[in-house]
Amino acid sequence: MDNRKAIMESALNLFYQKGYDAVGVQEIVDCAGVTKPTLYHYFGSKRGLLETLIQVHYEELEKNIRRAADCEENLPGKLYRVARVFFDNNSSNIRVYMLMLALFYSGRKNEGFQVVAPFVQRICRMFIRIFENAADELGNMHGRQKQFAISFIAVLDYHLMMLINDYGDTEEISVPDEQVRGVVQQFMYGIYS
Amino acid sequence: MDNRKAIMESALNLFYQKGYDAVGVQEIVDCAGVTKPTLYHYFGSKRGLLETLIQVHYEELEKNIRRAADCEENLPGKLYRVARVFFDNNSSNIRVYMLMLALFYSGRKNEGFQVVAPFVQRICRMFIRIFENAADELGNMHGRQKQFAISFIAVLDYHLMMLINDYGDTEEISVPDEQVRGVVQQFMYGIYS
DNA sequence: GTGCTATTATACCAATCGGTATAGAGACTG
DNA sequence: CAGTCTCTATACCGATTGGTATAATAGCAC
Repeated sequence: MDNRKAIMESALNLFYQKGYDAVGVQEIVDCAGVTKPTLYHYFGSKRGLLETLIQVHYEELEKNIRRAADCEENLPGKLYRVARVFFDNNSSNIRVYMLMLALFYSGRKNEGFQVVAPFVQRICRMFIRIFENAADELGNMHGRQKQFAISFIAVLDYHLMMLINDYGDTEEISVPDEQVRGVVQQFMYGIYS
Repeated sequence: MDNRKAIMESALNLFYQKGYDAVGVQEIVDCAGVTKPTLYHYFGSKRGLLETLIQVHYEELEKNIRRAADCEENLPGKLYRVARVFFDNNSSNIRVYMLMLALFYSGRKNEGFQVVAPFVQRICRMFIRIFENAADELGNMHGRQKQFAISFIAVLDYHLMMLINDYGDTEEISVPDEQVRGVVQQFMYGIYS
């Protein structure tokens, strides 16, 4: 029980700091204070470990995003709520999200990419739906819902990246409300152009 | 002479598709039709190969960006010129740029990150200077030049990423003028908020 | 021809890669 | 007590990792 968590925690730290491919299984178990068979007992393979890692954290993220998007506010308000969750969830679990991003960029034929891609697509689809549901506010989007979604995610991602660069590696990251509202506001101005 | 280029071409393709750490030296030389000592003769190490790869392509990118930014137009015009170069250069050499991005996300302790980070910072500094030089247009930026620069790069990067996802893996990517103008326009609206 | 330099292949290195066969230890059930 | 199940350590696997020592090849100057 405890060993399982220890392995996941070690793996997350190492993957986040060095990248999935640069970390060996041996290094993970050493860092967790266990041995290899323990890892393979719980996760079956290195890939299985990564899948579990992503899945567990992703489900929490998805749940929170859905809850935030399911409200009666207008689009800016909805985006603010979603962004708020996004930053909150990812400032506590920011390593997982940055790992997802890193793997998503790591190349189509990379094992990590293949693990992470479906989750990234699910996130993207959630955001697309938000814009589709705001059709009465945005008017005819000319099929640009997807572009809006990706742009919005881009803005969120880069603000996270910026925060990580500003803050240290281990420090807790917290994003003030004004900043989140600023992000949404800036994005909305862009859309209405 | 020709072998050198063959190695660089193979390495670029493999790094781009699988990621730096997931590609072995043996795989690179096999793909290039040479043997390992040839690679180590020209580049000294796997890291040296990556450094050469990035540096060669980066210098062309930097030269083009500087040339585009050195004009008498107003900020939106200047940003358009820069974005245009950015997309042009990176749609032909898009694999290099995406490789840089991937490595930049790959974690601080990753070898690839350490190689690429200084180049990314130089790009960032160039963009910051563009916004600083537009102080008379933007008024008091309250020290947000860096934020503007990063946001703008973010927008460019994500449009590239989106293009890569839409287009195939090997297809030529070309970005129409309207789209580039749209990107700049959307960004400018955001800034004036 | 002789020497020098640049380039390249054969064959090898210790170390590490992801993964596993075997068996022991502990807890729970009968 | 025996039987069973979960979990974990020792020790090992073939394959691959980044990198190299040695020597052969070629081109070129003299």
